[in-house]
Amino acid sequence: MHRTHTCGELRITDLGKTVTLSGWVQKSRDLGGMTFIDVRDRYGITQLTFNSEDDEALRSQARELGREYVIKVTGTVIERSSKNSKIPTGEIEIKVSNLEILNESKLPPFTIEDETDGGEDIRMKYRYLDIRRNPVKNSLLFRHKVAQEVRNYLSSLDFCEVETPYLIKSTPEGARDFIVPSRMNPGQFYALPQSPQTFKQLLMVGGLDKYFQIVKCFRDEDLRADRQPEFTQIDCEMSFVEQEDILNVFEGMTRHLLKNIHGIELEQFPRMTFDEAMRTYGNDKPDIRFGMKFGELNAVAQHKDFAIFNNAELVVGIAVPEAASYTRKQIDELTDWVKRPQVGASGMVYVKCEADGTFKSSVDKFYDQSDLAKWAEATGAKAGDLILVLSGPANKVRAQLSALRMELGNRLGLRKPDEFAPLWVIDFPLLEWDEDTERYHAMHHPFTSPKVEDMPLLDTDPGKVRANAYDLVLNGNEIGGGSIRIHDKDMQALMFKHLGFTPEQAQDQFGFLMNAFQYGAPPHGGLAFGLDRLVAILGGQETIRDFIAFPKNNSGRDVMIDAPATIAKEQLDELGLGIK
RNA sequence: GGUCUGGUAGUUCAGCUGGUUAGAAUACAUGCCUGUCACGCAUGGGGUCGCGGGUUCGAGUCCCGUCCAGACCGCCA
Repeated sequence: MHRTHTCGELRITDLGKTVTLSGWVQKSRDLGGMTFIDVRDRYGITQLTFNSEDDEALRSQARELGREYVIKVTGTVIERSSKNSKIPTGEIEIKVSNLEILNESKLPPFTIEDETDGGEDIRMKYRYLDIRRNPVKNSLLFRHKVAQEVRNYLSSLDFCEVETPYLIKSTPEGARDFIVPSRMNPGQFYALPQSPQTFKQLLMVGGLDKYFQIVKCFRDEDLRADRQPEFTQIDCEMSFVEQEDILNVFEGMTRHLLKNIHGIELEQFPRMTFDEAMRTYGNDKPDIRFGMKFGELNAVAQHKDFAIFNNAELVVGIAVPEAASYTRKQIDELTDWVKRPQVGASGMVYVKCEADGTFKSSVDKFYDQSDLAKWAEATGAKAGDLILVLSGPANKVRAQLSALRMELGNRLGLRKPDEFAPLWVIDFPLLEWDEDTERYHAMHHPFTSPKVEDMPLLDTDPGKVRANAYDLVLNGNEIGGGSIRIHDKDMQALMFKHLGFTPEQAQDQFGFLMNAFQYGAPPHGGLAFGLDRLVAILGGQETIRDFIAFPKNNSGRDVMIDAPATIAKEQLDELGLGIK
């Protein structure tokens, strides 16, 4: 038997017991006459003692142990003469009578401690050692708990988890596909799913009524701190539902998670239309943990002598709380920040709202005190605040000011990781104009239903058509999104036509779906959560990598197994492939 | 595809306007130490300064190229 107990469970109530523990050597403290060894497993750390007065041979054996050796010890649980209140097992220790080395270990390339000395790169290369550290181990346990609570909640509502295929067909819509060559069908390729979208719709046609799946999805696009080429979705679909039903079920799920994981009872989630989100936050996933709402200033700032504003499509500002005392240097730094190519503003106007009610601005030459008072009113600025104003083409300015708002939110500590502010963003546009291809493409996906009342606009002003589509936003992150789908064959054909598909292309790529719709497809809709991101946010972290056991790096590489890699010529030949 | 930042001991980093033998912390090894738990003290080993080229009497330091890593923009239905 390798162990009678784990390294985390023995307490003062276990005194006198003879126990066997197995685990890794965390640290050894050699005091001359006696040696302490901390032995660690997933569950905790227990201190072992070896005393030269009791057994010199055993104690010398203990002195030989190196970090991360795997050992098995048998001994008696005794009370410590000096206790350690920092760990749960701190009142006891094991007086060892037998020590066995189960496996030696090379010296690890970084320290296996909560505050490791290792950087990101080396930890990823030796991820199996990194996982021994509490922060990573606990993140994986936390992820399991979230996934388990998701399954509990959805199962209790009669959702059925169904696995859908990973080897499917490539489609040109959306992200780039990962491609898998078929040996048995030379010259033909599978694609890995970007999402199980069409399959879950076919499950609805199949009458399954309520489906979910915690499932890997694949997108061959560039990475970010919160984006991996393979990622996990909580994918859900329901039949005979309207948008309201879906919002309720998944608001319930999010509330269930917050309650069972953090003990937080959330209020009913606020809702905001896409248009309102763009106008007041410049962003379709606003972080509403803090204010600094946009104040549009066209009416009060134009038609004066300031040509830059007069010529701008949009003049818009935010009030930075208690920032009127910023020095010229600090404001210049912010100006430089928004002028960086990544943000792209051409300049920034500021107004200091002084404590005495007067205003001091960078455009005093063009605007008097009563003008600036109107700006303060529009941005909600109070005495002591600093108004920052950008101008230019509406879409660009909103994105720029949104970036500035988020940056200031971070700098001012307004984005508290233990505070959770969910928000439904609804009424997304159905279509989005794509400059490159010079056609409309689906903002969500081509199976999203338009709002009935907007249908007449499809021919006259397609960009104005709203969809039955919604996102769930948490703390400025899109954690879920979905829609009521099209379930009518003719409507689906019409949608493909508007997206620039010929009937033949539509039939070739999505014929299976439209065929299915001919056999009594129920009205249906659903949504998908990004599990990695959801877990990271619930865990109060920015990066999703610590919540993924074996993540890829910035360039899509797994540095541990060194993938991707070249393959043998024989493999290429067998697949009928050549490398250019 | 682009912008920015970085690459120096096992690891994390410092190294100024170019100038003696490239440092610190930590880890590791050895010795001492009987109540430590970030143990302590002493001693010691450890470097292709990412790689290639250039400027220079002289390059970790400056220039060019390249590779790698990270953040971001584009992209991500």
